[in-house]
Amino acid sequence: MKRTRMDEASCPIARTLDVVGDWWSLLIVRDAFLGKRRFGEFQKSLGVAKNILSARLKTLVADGILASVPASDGSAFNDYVLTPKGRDLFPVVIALRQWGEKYGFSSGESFPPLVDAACGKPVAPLEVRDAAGKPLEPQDTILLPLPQEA
Amino acid sequence: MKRTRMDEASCPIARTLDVVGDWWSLLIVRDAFLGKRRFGEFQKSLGVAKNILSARLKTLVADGILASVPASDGSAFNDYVLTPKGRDLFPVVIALRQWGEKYGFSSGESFPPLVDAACGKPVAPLEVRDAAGKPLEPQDTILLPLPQEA
DNA sequence: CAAACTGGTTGCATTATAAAACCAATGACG
DNA sequence: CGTCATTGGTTTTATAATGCAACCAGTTTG
Repeated sequence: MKRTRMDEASCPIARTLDVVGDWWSLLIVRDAFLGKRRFGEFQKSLGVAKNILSARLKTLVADGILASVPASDGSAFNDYVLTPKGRDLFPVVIALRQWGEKYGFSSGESFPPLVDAACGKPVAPLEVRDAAGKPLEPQDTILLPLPQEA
Repeated sequence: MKRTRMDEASCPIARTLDVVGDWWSLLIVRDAFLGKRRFGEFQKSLGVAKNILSARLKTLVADGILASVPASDGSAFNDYVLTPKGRDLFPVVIALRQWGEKYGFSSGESFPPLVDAACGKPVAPLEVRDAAGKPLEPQDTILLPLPQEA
């Protein structure tokens, strides 16, 4: 009945999804990468119900992905800013973006491109690589059995 | 009341999450990367309710991420295998995995490592790079306004 | 000091999820 | 060739999450 938790799973993917696998968390993180920091900014950008946003911000803060800090404009409200742990979601967000760019739009549509601020060129497609830097395909990788500590 | 759809969003991230942003889809995709293909294999591995799995497999097939093909063992049932579109989720899955490896486990715990099948070494951490291959931090990137086609 | 704005919380309707029971079609077995 | 177990689901029912709107308190604005 209640949502299945995956915080005990042995799989790192499951543990990540347990934290940010809902419909809104990664969009909030995306907005935070884009510089949004106020409750109202997130709410307007996402169009999410305020109670949902409130709950999500609470869990993101509790999980150490966002930090609640005094507003930068001197007002009495809070800013929600990414922690280092939150900023480490950057590759996740970029991977989702690039897949969406490739498959989420019909040929007539376009989308705002994400570019290198310095040179203005688009970000390169993410590649999974081995320790030596050689690109890896899915079938080039295997999951080893869990090392037993004993 | 019904779930907010994001398939009309201008943001590629939102469109991706609209397709695979639920609790189970990316775990099914993960299992598919690991070679699982039968309904029962997914069900046992994930511990998900069968009706939910059934619904998710249907949408993943409808979205072109999985394909339903006759079972490879000659039985009358279906195999669910990744399409090229599904295989392109590899960086997404790896990004989620690496974040979970870094933040999802306490120091006493361990997890099965994903390694290069050829050399046995762990997969390298994903890096966002610019067109020239230089690593980019979040603050090094900007989102340009949507190009207007007119 | 009144009005409006920001940042929420509360209550209720609806939807999605979960668990279990049920069922049809194979396949295995005597 | 008839019985039984397995696989792959669907149906049913209960509960949790979501979405919306109304409400409210503290702040800022006039």
